[in-house]
Amino acid sequence: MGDLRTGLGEAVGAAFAGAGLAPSYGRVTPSDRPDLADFQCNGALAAAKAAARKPREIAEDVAARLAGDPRLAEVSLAGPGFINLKVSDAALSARANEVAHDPRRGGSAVEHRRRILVDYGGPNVAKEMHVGHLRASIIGEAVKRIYRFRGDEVVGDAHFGDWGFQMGLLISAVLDADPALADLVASYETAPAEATKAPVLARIAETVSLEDLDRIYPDASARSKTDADYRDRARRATAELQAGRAGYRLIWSHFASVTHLALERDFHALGIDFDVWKGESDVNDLIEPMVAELRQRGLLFPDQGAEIIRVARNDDKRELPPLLVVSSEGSAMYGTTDLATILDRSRYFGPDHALYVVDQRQADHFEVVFRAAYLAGYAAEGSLEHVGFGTMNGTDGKPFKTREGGVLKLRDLIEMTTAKARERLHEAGLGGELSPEDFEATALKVAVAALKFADLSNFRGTSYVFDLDRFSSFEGKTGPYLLYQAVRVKSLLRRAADEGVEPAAIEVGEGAERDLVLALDAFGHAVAEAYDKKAPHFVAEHAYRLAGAFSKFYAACPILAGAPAQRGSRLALATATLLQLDLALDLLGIATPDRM
RNA sequence: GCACCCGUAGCUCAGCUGGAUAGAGCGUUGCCCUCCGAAGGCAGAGGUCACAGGUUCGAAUCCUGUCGGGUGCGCCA
Repeated sequence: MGDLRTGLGEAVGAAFAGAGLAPSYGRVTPSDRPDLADFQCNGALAAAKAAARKPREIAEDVAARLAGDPRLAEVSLAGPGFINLKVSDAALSARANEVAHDPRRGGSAVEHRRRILVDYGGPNVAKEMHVGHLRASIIGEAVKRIYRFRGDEVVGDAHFGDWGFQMGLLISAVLDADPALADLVASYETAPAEATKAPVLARIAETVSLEDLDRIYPDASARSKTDADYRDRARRATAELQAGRAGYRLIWSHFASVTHLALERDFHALGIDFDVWKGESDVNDLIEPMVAELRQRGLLFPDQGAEIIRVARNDDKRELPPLLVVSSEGSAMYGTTDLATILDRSRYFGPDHALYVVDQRQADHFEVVFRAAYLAGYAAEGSLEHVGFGTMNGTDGKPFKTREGGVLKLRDLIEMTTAKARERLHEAGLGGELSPEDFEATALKVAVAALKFADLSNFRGTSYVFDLDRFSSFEGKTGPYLLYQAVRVKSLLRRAADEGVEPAAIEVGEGAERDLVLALDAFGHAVAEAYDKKAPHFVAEHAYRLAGAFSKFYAACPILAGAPAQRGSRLALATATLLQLDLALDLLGIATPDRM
């Protein structure tokens, strides 16, 4: 069972082979001229050059060999050698019924299942998430779901930023502000035991909440930029934490866990769920032996007081810097952590391929890290891939900054969008029959759909303008429009059940029905494209086209109000559409409500 | 300076392993709710695909150059 596009492509390929030409010329695409055909093949034009024959002649030869195909109602030639294919209603109906009964809704699976690691999100302890995190999370989640749907074994890792300089800053700030805690820490470190440990944990749990961290970190960060002495103390605290100072580890564990739990809850509300929350701290203990091993194997070179891995190659067009593994102060760098993370993953998961869904601006950094990993033998050549995305810019065209103040916090963004969703639901008179809780849940679903679809309908690699008006628009090519279409079908199905209308075998006839089935048929290809290119916008585009085709069908073909003979077929077609639309949206991380 | 990415309708974006009349949404003009949810449907206006060369029967798509914009280029992550 496969889609028409692929099946016809194979048939046309065979026809080319029969004509003594490469089957690859048989590639079939949806027609550019829907008035003339459903599908087309341009292979005769390309083949003409290689075979030194006239394109029209080749097309005629190929078309003649397709004459007996029962799926085709018509094979015609146009222009210099386009082969136009019109699918029979019977074949479309058969395909529609296949999709309707397929648990995968017509989506294809990969031939060879692989183990894939997706690294995305990248939230940090104590640092509030901002719009940049949103993009990484949205795209990463969609990529993860698409890969999993295609059959791969996928692990999504949040790559939790729980180990950097900010931890030293926080520890210093908290101990400065709370001498009583500092005393408890000192007692614990003097005599480590449950009896001295418990008071530290109790005190910190009582005095430092997540809200406190959100307040403390920006203050501490700002102070470290003007107060050199403070900065140095924070650096020492960072180093001591990493070296294993017991009291600091205790405080750190509180910071990490309180942040982790809150983040996990926030992410979940957005339909983003990580399989593992591996943090930078998890590889801390790997770093020292790793560095020793690299040194011993002669991969590490001393350079300007630091130790580096050289990754430049002779055929490089650009000059890549080396990977800085040990700084001149003797500490590990972020590239070191990344390298250790690759090593760690090779041990606990052994991925065939790893995808790093991270801002495009880090492309060079990842190239360096990946090469170092290949050199060290921590990953197979080519098995690490940076899936970069563009920045989300403000209306002034400048990217939102990641570290300085004044950025739009993710929380605020979601609240703004949800407020807009509530407002629009009220305006449209929707959701009136919902309980306050259900209404609120629906408003959040509408907001999430708006944000995610706005992001995912663009190709990930390009930057786009974050425009609140556009985000909160609920018309046209938007997430809420797609939800609306899905909800409209759900409503229709409920009504059908009430009226006792039963689905039947699908039999297409009218143009709008044909177009809807052709839209359904395109799902497999869209998912495959999204998979190959790590580009969810192919799925987003498909969902939008499917919804549009349904909307036209809905306007043109009465379902429950139609002739009795057509009701069952159209109801089944509507059901199949809903199932595929729901699945496509689910692959994008968008959940549809039952009512709105 | 070097490298990478981008420049498509008034705006925001698809399309780019070359192929028939370059597509959407927003905005805009005009229709359509006494039939299933009008966040909808139908019809229209709007584009020298930055510019200039080149390859090709054929270029938004490939190559070169120019201009414009963005990003990156070892001790922050």
